[in-house]
Amino acid sequence: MAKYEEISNKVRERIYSGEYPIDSMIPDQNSLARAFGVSRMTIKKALDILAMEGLIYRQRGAGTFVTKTALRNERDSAVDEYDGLSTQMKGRKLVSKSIEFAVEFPTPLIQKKLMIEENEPVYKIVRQRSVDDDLLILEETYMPAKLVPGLSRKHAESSIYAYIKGELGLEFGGAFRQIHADKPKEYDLLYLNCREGDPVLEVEQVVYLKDGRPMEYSKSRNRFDTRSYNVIDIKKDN
Amino acid sequence: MAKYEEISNKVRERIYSGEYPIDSMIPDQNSLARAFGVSRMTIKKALDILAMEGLIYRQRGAGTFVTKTALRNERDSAVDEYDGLSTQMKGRKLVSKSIEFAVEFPTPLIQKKLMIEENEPVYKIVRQRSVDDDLLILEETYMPAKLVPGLSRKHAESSIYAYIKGELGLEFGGAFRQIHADKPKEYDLLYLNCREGDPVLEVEQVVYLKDGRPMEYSKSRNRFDTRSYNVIDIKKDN
DNA sequence: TAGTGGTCTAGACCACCCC
DNA sequence: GGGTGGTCTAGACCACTAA
Repeated sequence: MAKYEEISNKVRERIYSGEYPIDSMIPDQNSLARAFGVSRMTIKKALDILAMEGLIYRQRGAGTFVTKTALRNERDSAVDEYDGLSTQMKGRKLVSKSIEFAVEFPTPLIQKKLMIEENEPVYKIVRQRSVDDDLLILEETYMPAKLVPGLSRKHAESSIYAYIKGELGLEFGGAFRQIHADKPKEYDLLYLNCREGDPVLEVEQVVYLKDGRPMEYSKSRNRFDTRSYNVIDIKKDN
Repeated sequence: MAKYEEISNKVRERIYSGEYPIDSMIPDQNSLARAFGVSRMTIKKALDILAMEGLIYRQRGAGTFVTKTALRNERDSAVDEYDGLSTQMKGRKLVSKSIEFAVEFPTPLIQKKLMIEENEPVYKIVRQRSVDDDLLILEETYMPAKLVPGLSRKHAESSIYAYIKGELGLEFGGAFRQIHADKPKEYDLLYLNCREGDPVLEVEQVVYLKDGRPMEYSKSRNRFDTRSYNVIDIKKDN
């Protein structure tokens, strides 16, 4: 582990432990550099991480301060959907029931989202997923077959992402999501166990690999009364 | 402007212009350092920015490459709600009609969200907002009176954020949001002009100042068929 | 004016990829 | 083995804040 990461962890610990209390000024960068026996640039880099996390803020000419920790507790709620539900719901009971598993040619919409031609086959995976036996999610996923060779119904029932990261060694770069509210469709009544007139929360996303190739287009539908989508937004400049 | 910002802008321009094509390797850091007449650390910092934007990715030992530009076009859709609707909708016709403007003591929920005591008054602002005469938004906002002295109905009808940043000189640090789908309430039928049974997309958020003090708690309700919420998520490590 | 954080340098060493 | 990106240093200058 790099020095700046170690220092970053230690300082974060000091904030959590109360050694650097809320609203207080922490030691200046030169003092920290001497104390940790590193150069000031390394201290700066360590503090950059904590600033990105919203734990500290800095004022040129004044000092470095611990924020009112506002964004701290909420950090745990952060969602990285490209890690897959299996990772997110660690420690909880996740069951995925595969409703459809097929290979087909992409519709124009899918072609556009996945940036592929009409003759490149895609997997179509429809799953009903449940968390702790009650939270229901209906998920429709498309992946280019070329990118994810050897995918099977078995992976769909456990964790597709574990297969992609573990077996294929692919790395994710990010995702673009749109969250909408929608009226329930026939499928929702059936698989989400919701009533006529209940709204549905839909998360539509394209997940990209590190090099920018789209790897997944999916729509995830949730009962309005069981799930919300959380976003943490930390301003960069100023 | 710092050197690394200038270089970052120039390299970004080269990518957009096609001088550094999609999927290609760009010159190595030493070459760039010589070409720009700066040290390699400065080049590194410039490239860090572009990597955060999803324009390039780097492989230790191999080189720096332009991504398949996947995340590029979508960047414009990024939403920074703490800049306020007025800033977001620049160039479009935004009208805010103030339905309620009051000062009151906070409910337990508001106390918790804004991290204040029950005896600290808050502004309550309810507004019906429209964009280009058709997109309707119903917004309920609470702000600690202490933090935003002198707020008036006039600000609520134009831009509260312009007042806070411009007049008061406060700086935002970030926000925490939850997006839900909901059934329409009586208010929605009236002010969003939606029909019975139409779902509503609600964005609930707490906006924080740079030092972590909560500055706003608000709920923004939108017709399901006119608005979605967009999130761009770029992975940091790997 | 003294002290703070932001930037920048010239050089060094290392881990890693590809030939 | 040669080239790549990641880290780190010791010191310097600057912009800004606060007393």
